[in-house]
Amino acid sequence: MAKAEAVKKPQGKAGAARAPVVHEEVFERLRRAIIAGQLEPGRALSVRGLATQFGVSAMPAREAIRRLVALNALELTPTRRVMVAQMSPGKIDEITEARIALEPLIAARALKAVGDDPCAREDLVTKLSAIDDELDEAIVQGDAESYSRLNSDFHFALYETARAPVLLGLVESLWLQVGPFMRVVVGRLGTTALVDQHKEALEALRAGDARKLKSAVRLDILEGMKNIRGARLS
Amino acid sequence: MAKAEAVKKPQGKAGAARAPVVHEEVFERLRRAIIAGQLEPGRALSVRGLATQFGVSAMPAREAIRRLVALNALELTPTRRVMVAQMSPGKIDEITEARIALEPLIAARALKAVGDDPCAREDLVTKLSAIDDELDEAIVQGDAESYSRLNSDFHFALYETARAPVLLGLVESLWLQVGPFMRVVVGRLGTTALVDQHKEALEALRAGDARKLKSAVRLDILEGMKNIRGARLS
DNA sequence: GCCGAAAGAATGTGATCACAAATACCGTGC
DNA sequence: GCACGGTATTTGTGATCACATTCTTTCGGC
Repeated sequence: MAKAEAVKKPQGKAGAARAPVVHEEVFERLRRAIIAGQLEPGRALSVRGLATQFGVSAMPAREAIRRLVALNALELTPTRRVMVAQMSPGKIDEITEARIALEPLIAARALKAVGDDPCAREDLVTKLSAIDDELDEAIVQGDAESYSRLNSDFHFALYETARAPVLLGLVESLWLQVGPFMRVVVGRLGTTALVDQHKEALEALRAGDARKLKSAVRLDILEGMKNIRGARLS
Repeated sequence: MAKAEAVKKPQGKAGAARAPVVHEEVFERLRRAIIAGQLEPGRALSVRGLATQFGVSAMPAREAIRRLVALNALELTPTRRVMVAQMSPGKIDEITEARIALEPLIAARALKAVGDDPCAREDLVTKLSAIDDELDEAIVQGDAESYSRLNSDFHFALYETARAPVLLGLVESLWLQVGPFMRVVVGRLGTTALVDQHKEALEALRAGDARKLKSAVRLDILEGMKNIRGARLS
């Protein structure tokens, strides 16, 4: 049983607030893996399995799992075993409805957050464009895994600039539920069939047009979720 | 230090699906307490404190706290201590925006869920009316605690009939964040100053008018959140 | 050959201990 | 009187053990 090499560094990366406690490290890595679609729906997880996989003891794995269950990213079987959440037609409808209700809002907030400062807006557009270029590259390469990761990177790079932690938390919970399916769908349909509204969103950002931005986000969601709905659900 | 008297009984109380494991019991009681506003914002919680208070060991308390932190109901200080989430003007705006985006949706889904069956609709109206009557009683009595509890009971009795677990989870997360403040505000303003749109919502339900129902929910949220915004934030 | 029961492994959950960090408390010094 | 410093307590976190339940595998019977 690996002893986990307790990372002690005071962590000078972000602000300064939090040291990377083990169970948060596990949670974050697992969270990213789920949003990026690296874990297929229905995939069974176990406390001890995760613990050995991450080289930690059972406790941090338990806490990470508990958090992800609370966020509806993981599901409990009637016997309390844990798996990556399954999808259902009803859930697709709900998630689509919720995403369309929330993501345009947070996108508009992001625009407003950088609206005062033209320099900040330029920075945001530059960052998003870079991600979108990589995204296009992943599409022509047919790299489904990179596509899933970059697509979420694009959206959350936009959403995070809104500095709206409550809304962001809700949206993250939704992405944690669609992530595994997006990945499965992309794997089946291939990347070439994918269309997104990222170019339109970028244009709206440059123009400072909130209405157009919200519309682009809305369409992007509708198209993405339509693919999920169209795919056969295991 | 109470030794927790390990409850061993196989527990055949509820339906049949899930045995009420200790940590879920703790979570549920804590969750209800927060939504009902029984814990004031900023109130410090500790693993061992909760454990002794509920007569259990530290482990179930830890898991319950972890879940509520994931739902943004509890907050972590920079030193990883736990408290009931604080409010801020920005958070009020976010929560208001999210509630208005989501709760009318789930209310309309509830109406649609009972729409086919006039008998079911009647049952729902009857149940909600009963709660609302108690609510009115609590208002004239000036019973702030009962008011908070019954107000959340009213909304969630409506929302739960929508059978939309994803949306419900999002809304619950939001209520977990407003609960403590609603209670504080009611305690300051008194119950007599309160206005809600429950009567209008019931009328819309009876008439099967989704548009009117959504409008009533929207107004109810706006009025409630306006009170919170108006109150001084400690 | 297939179904079912029994044995073995794996898993979730609760309890408890150890340790470091943070907080609270208290007394001393100025 | 008040600020400072040191001690004692509280607290979060990780680790490990015990136990009941569940899943898996295997073997025997028909």
